[in-house]
Amino acid sequence: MAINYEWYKVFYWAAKTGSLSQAAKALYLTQPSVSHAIKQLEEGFGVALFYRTSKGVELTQEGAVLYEYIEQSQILLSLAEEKMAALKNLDSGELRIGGSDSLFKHYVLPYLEQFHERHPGVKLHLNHGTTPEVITFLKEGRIDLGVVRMPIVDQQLQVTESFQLQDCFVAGARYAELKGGVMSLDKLLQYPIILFSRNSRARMTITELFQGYGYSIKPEIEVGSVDLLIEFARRGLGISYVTREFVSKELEEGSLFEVRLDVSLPPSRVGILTMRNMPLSSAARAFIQLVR
Amino acid sequence: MAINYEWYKVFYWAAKTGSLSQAAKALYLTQPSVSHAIKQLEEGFGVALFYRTSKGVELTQEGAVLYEYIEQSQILLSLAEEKMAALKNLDSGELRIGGSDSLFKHYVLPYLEQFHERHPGVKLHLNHGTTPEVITFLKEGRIDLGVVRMPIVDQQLQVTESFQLQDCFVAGARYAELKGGVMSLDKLLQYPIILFSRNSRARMTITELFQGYGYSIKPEIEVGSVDLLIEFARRGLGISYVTREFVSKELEEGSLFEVRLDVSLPPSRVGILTMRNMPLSSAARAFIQLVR
DNA sequence: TAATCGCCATAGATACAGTCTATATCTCCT
DNA sequence: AGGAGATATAGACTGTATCTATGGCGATTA
Repeated sequence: MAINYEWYKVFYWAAKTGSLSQAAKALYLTQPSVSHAIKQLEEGFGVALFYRTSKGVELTQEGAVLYEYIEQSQILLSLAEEKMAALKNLDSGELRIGGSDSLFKHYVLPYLEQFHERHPGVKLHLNHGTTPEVITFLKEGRIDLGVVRMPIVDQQLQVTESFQLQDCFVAGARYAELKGGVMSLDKLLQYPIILFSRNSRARMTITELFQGYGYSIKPEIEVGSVDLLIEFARRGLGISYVTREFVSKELEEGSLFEVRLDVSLPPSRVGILTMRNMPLSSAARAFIQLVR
Repeated sequence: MAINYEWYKVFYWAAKTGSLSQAAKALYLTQPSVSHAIKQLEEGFGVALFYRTSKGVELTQEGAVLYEYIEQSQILLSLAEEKMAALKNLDSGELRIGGSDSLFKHYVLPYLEQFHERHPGVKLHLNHGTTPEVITFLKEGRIDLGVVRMPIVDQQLQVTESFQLQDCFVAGARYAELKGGVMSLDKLLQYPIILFSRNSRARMTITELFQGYGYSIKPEIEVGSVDLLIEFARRGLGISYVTREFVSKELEEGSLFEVRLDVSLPPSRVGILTMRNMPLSSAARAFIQLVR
């Protein structure tokens, strides 16, 4: 006869309380139901598990042996259930996000702070990488979500567009004469341009824009981080193409100013990437909820 | 939603094999059944446990956490089932017997040897004590069965009568003139008598017998072990009242001979005591079977 | 000694849920 | 494009876990 694991729960409580009636109460069952379950177990093993006395039940030798195992097993199961509840409530668990350092710093960080404050039990993992790397991480299951620039076209990915960013050209005091004015593209090209390195989305966007107008933009300087882009512009090494939101502090304090153009630069959006048709962890779901 | 522990078994196999179909095979179920069980679990926890892919399933973060616990739990359960099978087959377990040393030595031992040979995995515990002590042990659950002299009258006890023993008077070379003769009770009383100590059943039996004939038997010597009863008789200190089966060796070799009486001494039986209405351990049941 | 209370066991009815079969959908591979 | 193999879904069925009602047994109390 096959043994139903549900019976073990009944056995556990019967042994623990020393009474079928008590066990029934603890499990919100009736006493005959418990009695029946125990009987099934005993038939299953072909061994008596309890002595029935007038004041309850008592484990037999064999029952006591079984109890040793079942007790441990039941403890594990209740720990498991606690843990799962904790994961669901976000008292526990982890949130793994992929993205670029600049987006982390300027965009994700405030949300992360808020998230961490609200759910201090959830461990945070940040994996930085380029957009294609982030997509790979996602597909390999190494992160729960990615934060990257739009547009992304990938059948396997679910994209949640989010914050809008506006790239622009900025310069420092060295080019103060340009402040307030509006430039044409060909005029701009006469100044030294500082761009982010070749394989970034922003770089591709601006290159295509100039090509669309028949020009070719070639940077004087190429850098690999947004911080350098800003620093070089401040020091007057050229005009940087940078996300306006990332230099809001410098624009405010006046150490940089925007160089406006007579054409409109396309805004870009930040998107949250997740795997399409794959369930999100509670933590990831809560984080996306928070961002929206 | 309440969680059915049976689902954990399904979860375990699904996670272990990485496939609902495989799990179904292992559990002799159909794939939809497994699919359903997993779904129940997921709804119960409010959390996805698996990613479904075209080549099977894979644990989610939360599923992996659950698996840590469930795996341990399932291992314990399978160990439990193994252990119970071992107990039933008598590859394991213990047999606790209560009784007097003399009965152990002369009567139980050969059966125990046989039992041990047949079931070497079963541990043997012998608890010696007087008949009332043995009964107490039994009622306290400290032994599985008792081996004592009959008759026993106790509503709570189940008595299986077994071997028959015959008590008799024996003497050694010092009283060689009595060999072959038949004595009357009053004649016997003129010789020094050696009896087992006051609180034994044999002692009570013989005292009552003499009283029934209007005599009073008073021992010259009282001893506390059967071995001494034999030894004293051999050395000619008197005539011992002893169980014939316990001195079969001495009677054969001639170091003792039986002093026959003109009245018949009642035979006594050895009985196996167990608790009435209480289940026997497999080991105890097997032992009683062996003795019968 | 009778009565009562608190256990567990048993019997029989019922309803739910775990299973099954059949089918749909999706992905991957040829 | 089509087939193989995976999971999901729908709907019917059956088995069994559960309930109510009752009985028996033993201990405790009056």
